[in-house]
Amino acid sequence: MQKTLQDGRQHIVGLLVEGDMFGRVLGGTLDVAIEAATDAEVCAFRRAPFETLLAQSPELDRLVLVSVLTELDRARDWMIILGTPRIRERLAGFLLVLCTRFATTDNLLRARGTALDVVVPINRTDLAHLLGTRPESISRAFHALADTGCITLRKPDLIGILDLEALAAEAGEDELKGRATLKFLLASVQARASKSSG
Amino acid sequence: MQKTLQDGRQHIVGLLVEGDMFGRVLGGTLDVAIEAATDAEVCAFRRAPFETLLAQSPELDRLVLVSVLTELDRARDWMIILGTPRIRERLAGFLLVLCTRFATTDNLLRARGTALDVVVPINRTDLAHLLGTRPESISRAFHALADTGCITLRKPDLIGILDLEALAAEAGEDELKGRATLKFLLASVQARASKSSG
DNA sequence: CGAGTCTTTGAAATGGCTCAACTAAGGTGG
DNA sequence: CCACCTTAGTTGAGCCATTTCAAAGACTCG
Repeated sequence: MQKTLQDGRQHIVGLLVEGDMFGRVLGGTLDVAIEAATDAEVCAFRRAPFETLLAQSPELDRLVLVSVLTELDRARDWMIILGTPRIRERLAGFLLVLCTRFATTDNLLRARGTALDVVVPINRTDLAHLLGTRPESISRAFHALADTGCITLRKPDLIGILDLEALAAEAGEDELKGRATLKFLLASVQARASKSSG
Repeated sequence: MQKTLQDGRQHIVGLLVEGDMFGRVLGGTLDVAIEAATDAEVCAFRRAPFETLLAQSPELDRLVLVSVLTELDRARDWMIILGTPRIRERLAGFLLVLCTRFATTDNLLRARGTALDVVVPINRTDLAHLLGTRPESISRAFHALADTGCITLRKPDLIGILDLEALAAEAGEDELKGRATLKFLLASVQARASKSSG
């Protein structure tokens, strides 16, 4: 799992998880830096052969296109999150995205009774950059969310999500109401909960 | 020229200009709404035939991929802009993006002596949504920038850019220093200025 | 000219930023 | 095994920017 960041006044513009692709396939290079936030296995392709392969295989080509389209959707989701002036809201949105992205992994998201434990793989400073604020505000926002009872801080980087819907409400319920994300996540949680309890 | 917006608590996530493509080519639909901010000519393709065409023509396929990659880069640029807590900075960044996007058009960006007149094709409320703030703050930010002398408000939706570099500085000079955007824009301005004065 | 919309302005309250100190946790060396 | 040191996270207080609520100008269209 990794994060991409941009130089200058460093600003994180995305997170990558297992199975994600990154890089600029055609014309031009990526002007963001990729940095591993956890241990990671990276599979790299040389540009020229890859582009040849792309030209030969419609399946691969389609795969790449879908991957980029998905990434674009995610970038837009980030924009929604960044759009709010309230830090609590942004953090809540971030946690939701994190859960959704980690839904397919087992080591970073785990059911714990009725709660859902999620690992925050970056520190407060990086998280602050990601959400466009300061580490202090992130810390306060975490504790503010904990005070409302929707999450609990088991460790600084291990968040227990006690009430997913309340968290979604904190993130601005309207935003997520119409999206499949939350439903998917809820279903995923149910599945995990029943799996762990059964 | 158009804007894409997302339902719920409306939030604008991008701007489209002449020649831009939009839509979700493969797998799934676009979950953002597209709305025309100015008169526009739209060229639409039916999904199935277009995908067939895509499969048959590597050139078209490549074009689409590049288009999406470019859109992704733009989305990341937006994220940078949205990342700052200072509204003035966001607005300055927005104006810079606007100029860059309009550099190829003639009706929305025009040289006027040493200045550069740019049309802001959306109202304060939409702009506020785009930059994650309120209309009042947008208005104040405009006038704050005008007070520094880098821009002037000819009309509410017609901004005269008097000092592009100062504006870039307001947008956070470090951010833009390393990017080709500003240089390109400056060159474009020079060309226009000399063309209009000659 | 009037109605409606959009923009601007004002004043008060909130929230986030800044600076600074304090606490907790992990690692190192005696 | 403990003291020390370093890093990361938290907490506090004051200040400033932005939000909020309210209302007054400007512009457009009929």
